[in-house]
Amino acid sequence: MAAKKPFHHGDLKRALLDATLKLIDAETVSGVTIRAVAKATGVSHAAPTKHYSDRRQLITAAANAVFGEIVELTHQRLATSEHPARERLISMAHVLYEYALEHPNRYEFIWRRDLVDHDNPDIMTTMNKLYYGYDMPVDESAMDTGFDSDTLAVLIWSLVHGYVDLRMKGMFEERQDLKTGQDRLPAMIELLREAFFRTP
Amino acid sequence: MAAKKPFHHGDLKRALLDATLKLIDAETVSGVTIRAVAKATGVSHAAPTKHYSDRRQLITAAANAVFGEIVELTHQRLATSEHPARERLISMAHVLYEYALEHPNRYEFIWRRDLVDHDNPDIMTTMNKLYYGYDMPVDESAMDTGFDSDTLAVLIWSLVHGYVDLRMKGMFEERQDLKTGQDRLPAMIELLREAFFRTP
DNA sequence: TCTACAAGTTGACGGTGTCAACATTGACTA
DNA sequence: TAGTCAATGTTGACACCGTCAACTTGTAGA
Repeated sequence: MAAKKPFHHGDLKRALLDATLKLIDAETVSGVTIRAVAKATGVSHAAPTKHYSDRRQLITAAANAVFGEIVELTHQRLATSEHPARERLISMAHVLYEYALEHPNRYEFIWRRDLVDHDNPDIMTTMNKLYYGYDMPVDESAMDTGFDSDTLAVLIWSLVHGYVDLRMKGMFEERQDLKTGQDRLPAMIELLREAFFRTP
Repeated sequence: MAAKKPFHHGDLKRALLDATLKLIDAETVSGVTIRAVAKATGVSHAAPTKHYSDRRQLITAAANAVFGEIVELTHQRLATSEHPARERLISMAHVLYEYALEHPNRYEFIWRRDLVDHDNPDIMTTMNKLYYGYDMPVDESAMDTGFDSDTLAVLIWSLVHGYVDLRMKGMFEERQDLKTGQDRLPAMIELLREAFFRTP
């Protein structure tokens, strides 16, 4: 049984998702065509429509998987003792940064509004898990300056995302004077830490 | 002469560019198809290829126009005396932020690596004009903390871009606790100003 | 065992970017 | 002034794409 080519695949939905992520890694999200995914999975060109109504739904599922990975990494990092809970924001910044550098194509496409439905229920629950690590990130007592902690959270999130985004787009490589210190995020985070957090 | 439909358009290249920008404003960059631009300009479906070899080249030209607008606005703002030169970074942050809010579709597509060739010579010279306003932005004497001024420049640029990008993607609207203070950038910039710049 | 439904296949449709072949025009040259 | 030729525009074709309808195959449950 299940010899060579069973008519039914078994777990085609999952296989399509894997093929999608593989395509994204290999040639960015623009390489993700329904027909290419179908061919990579060894299935007819319209088969994916039985599991994902849309190209957008397929890519949204892939984005959900990526966000899930990031949530997982975040929880792992927050569990270690070397990263005190009162500096959760700092920890999350590093996780995001390292993930983006390691999987640039993935980090890029998950923010694409036209390809990813961020209102999708699955996406929203995954995002909530991520936000949950953000929800009590800055213990008020850990702040020197008395600035609004929500503002500080948005600041750090924006900073990390912005730096990663611009860096992946090569915006900092073209300038002579910025060419040297390639990896600027740690310095920036340290700068913020000294400005807004007590030294332990 | 030049009665109704002269065979030659006159300045088709410019007309195509205008139509492209209009389409971007109206329905995001995904609405920019070569054939749609051609139709909007009243010309045959393949005419644009005589002026822009590629869809990418066409959209790159549009991006160059947008960057040019931003450069212009930046120079205007820096020329006014109410924004002291030693706070150039702050001024640029506001320009970028206001432009992004006013023309969200434009701000979004100019960063799309797959659609815009950032290595294009025109783009690079335009970007250099923008960077030039960045080149001596932070007078060392204006800094309190003695942090590396390049790092500070990258920090502010990243912060603004990241905040605008995430905000346009609706990432801050979904959280109950962040819903109130919609316009957070001024507060963040003020926060940085107080942390890193002398009060005048 | 029969039957209904889920899971794949096939073929078709309109829309897309791009190319080659052709038509028109205007500017330069003789 | 006549002639030519490159730039500019048109037409038609091709492969690829997403999507849908109609069909086939397998399977689970009454």
